[in-house]
Amino acid sequence: MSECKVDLALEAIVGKWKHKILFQMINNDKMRFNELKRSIPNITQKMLTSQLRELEYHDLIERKVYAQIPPKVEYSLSEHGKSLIPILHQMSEWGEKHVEHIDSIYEEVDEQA
Amino acid sequence: MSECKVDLALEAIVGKWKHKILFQMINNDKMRFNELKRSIPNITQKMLTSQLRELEYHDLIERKVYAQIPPKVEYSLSEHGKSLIPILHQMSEWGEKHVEHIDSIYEEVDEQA
DNA sequence: CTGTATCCGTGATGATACTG
DNA sequence: CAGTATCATCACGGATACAG
Repeated sequence: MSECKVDLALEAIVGKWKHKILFQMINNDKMRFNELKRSIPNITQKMLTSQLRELEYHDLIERKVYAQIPPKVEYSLSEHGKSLIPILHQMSEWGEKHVEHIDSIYEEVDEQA
Repeated sequence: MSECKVDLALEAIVGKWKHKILFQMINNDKMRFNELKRSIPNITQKMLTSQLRELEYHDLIERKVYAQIPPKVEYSLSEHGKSLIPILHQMSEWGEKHVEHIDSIYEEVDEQA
């Protein structure tokens, strides 16, 4: 197991927005730009664009442009991108357990008002 | 699968240094502060300290202080931290495949001088 | 609709010096 | 040895305006 390769895996999915984009793509086969934008609260056009470009560069997603007016662009997971799904799932599960664990440590006993 | 939980998992391992620290801990049962510092190139004391504190806060590592002069502090993976190992492994494997895949796409055909 | 371009504030990171 | 404290920097991300 070489530690430096984790950097590369992380690069692919971190960045505050990337995994959110990926999750949308997992749940929806094809998504258009504004559809993605609407589905991800608070993301700006700039961020969505740049993150999509990076995901595309890493061949995690595919970008299909329809030559028409008004423009239409569809994004979808690439085959390579789909290989990330198990990891995303595992991280999601671990994250869930993690919250519970943390909650049980830093008990919120001040819920009653 | 809830997407927001991934945030929490990611929080635990990203940050440019955290996963490197975790990997050191995986490979060495107990590590002292300077030992960690030496094993992670270019990390500053400040960064190492802050990242260790965060890992400790999330109960991924344990910090054992020996009351002696000179000071001695040992860091080790907590039980909860060990539950991250499979994910780190998976990410490492995926990272490896990912590099190969990317290389095959952006072919380096300019290796001959 | 799907972007680019620009400007700007903030937080994360780094360098360095100091401390118990 | 194992940190803290302080200052400087710089990329990241946000807001806004513009464009094909």
